[in-house]
Amino acid sequence: MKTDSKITSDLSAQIAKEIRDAIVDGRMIVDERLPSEAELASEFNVSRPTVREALKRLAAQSLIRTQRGAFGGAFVKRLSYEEAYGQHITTSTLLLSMNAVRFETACEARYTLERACAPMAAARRSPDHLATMRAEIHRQTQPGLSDESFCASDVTFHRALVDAADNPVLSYQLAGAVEAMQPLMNMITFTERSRETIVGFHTEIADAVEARDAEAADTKLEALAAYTLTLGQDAMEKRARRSE
Amino acid sequence: MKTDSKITSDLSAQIAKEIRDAIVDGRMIVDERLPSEAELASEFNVSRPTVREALKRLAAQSLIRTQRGAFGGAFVKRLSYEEAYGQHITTSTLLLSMNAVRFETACEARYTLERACAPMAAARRSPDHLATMRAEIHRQTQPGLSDESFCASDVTFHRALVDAADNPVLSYQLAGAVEAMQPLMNMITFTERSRETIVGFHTEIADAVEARDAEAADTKLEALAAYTLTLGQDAMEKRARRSE
DNA sequence: GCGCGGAAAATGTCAGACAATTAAATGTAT
DNA sequence: ATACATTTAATTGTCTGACATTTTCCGCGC
Repeated sequence: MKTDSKITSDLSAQIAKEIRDAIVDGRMIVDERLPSEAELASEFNVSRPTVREALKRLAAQSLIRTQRGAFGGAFVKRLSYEEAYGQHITTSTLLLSMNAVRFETACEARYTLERACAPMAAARRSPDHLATMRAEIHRQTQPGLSDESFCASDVTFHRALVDAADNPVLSYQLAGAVEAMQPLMNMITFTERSRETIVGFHTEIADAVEARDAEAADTKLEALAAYTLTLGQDAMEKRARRSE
Repeated sequence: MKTDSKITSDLSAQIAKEIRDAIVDGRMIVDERLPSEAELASEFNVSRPTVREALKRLAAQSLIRTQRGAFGGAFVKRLSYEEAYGQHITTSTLLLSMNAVRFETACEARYTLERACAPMAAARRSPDHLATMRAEIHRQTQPGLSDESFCASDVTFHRALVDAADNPVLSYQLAGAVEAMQPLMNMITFTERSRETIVGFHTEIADAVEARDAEAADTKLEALAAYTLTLGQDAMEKRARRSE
């Protein structure tokens, strides 16, 4: 008997849910092999295509990986930081772009979290992270740089700052906040003057981190946050005026 | 011609990627209808089951929703905060449980981020959030409460604190950090004494937030973080000794 | 004008087949 | 006996065609 929760259809979703639950609450462990598609099909009393749809759902969430051939099959996959980053960033970006989130809200969230990392980054920064930050600052001074490239470099700079805090869980959580801002930032038209100002802030932040000066790092980040906010508000205002 | 990137197979993954890209970078907008499965099949030169596998992948990421019947089909879905929360929490939980993240690392990340919210929560808290916090504190004093329920209540308390900052983006980002800690927290056995201490901290935090005292809220959270850390370390030590 | 029923379009599901891939088992030559 | 080549079996990947189900629309009769 199998009078499951959901009254109506979408068998593949139900099957995916059952397997997902088994993985999430530890009844299946990493690298454990799932039954073959044929076995799952008879186990759940559905056809193989339906089972496959369920497995693809799980694969899309990086919960399983599949291997062809004899002794192949579907295996519970160890979720790597890289993949988790990727999913988190995709979700965050979509969330912001699809829900008309105000620039101020996103900006506040991002800098609030980033400032929380600054003291730890100042305390623990490695030469490597510092070098990345300096390299990105240098790139940001190149004259021919497109707005998109400038923003990408900006993201890399801030990622390096967060990574300098040397806590992978923190890096993962902040990846979404920092990266998801990029599309919003791209909407701001950077004048030569504002780029110069931003690079100035970046330099001050890097200096503070290099000097292991937690307080200065926080102060400079706060200043950058305030400046970014004014930039964004100006851009929004101009856009609003144009579209009237 | 279609000599796409990936040399080898998994057509459904390629197709899913193409559609996902179209959605993520705005070539398809919310509520826009995708071609029917049959049309997609002929467009990509694959069979309908393959197209369906691709669509299920996208559905698993909440990128599309499907509707049966005439004029039904697959539509680009507006990613809601609730669904984004859910995905974020699932991913975060798995990331921690599958990668042997040290308790200290997760704990540090969580409280670092949460403390960043405290000042904002103190400034903006609504009576509603305050009431939730008080209610959970009360629940935590109930004698018969199981460890799991205590932890769940703990999560709800902290979520209310974060939500009090009144920034949905911030709430979303922190959902992962706070909720994903629960399984780790469940591993700590709470004695009656430590529950009492935790409830004490919670009360102090709620008091500080009620008084709109940002500094006190931060201080109390810091103290709770330190206490949680020692609890966790004790538990880990005991476990290590037992398994020797 | 209003309800009712069928047509049409779409997804959901199934069954069976074949192709492709991979590791183990088997066979063969040195 | 060992190393190498070949077969074999298991499993996923893909295709074809069919039927079931759901939903909207349109026309028909009243």
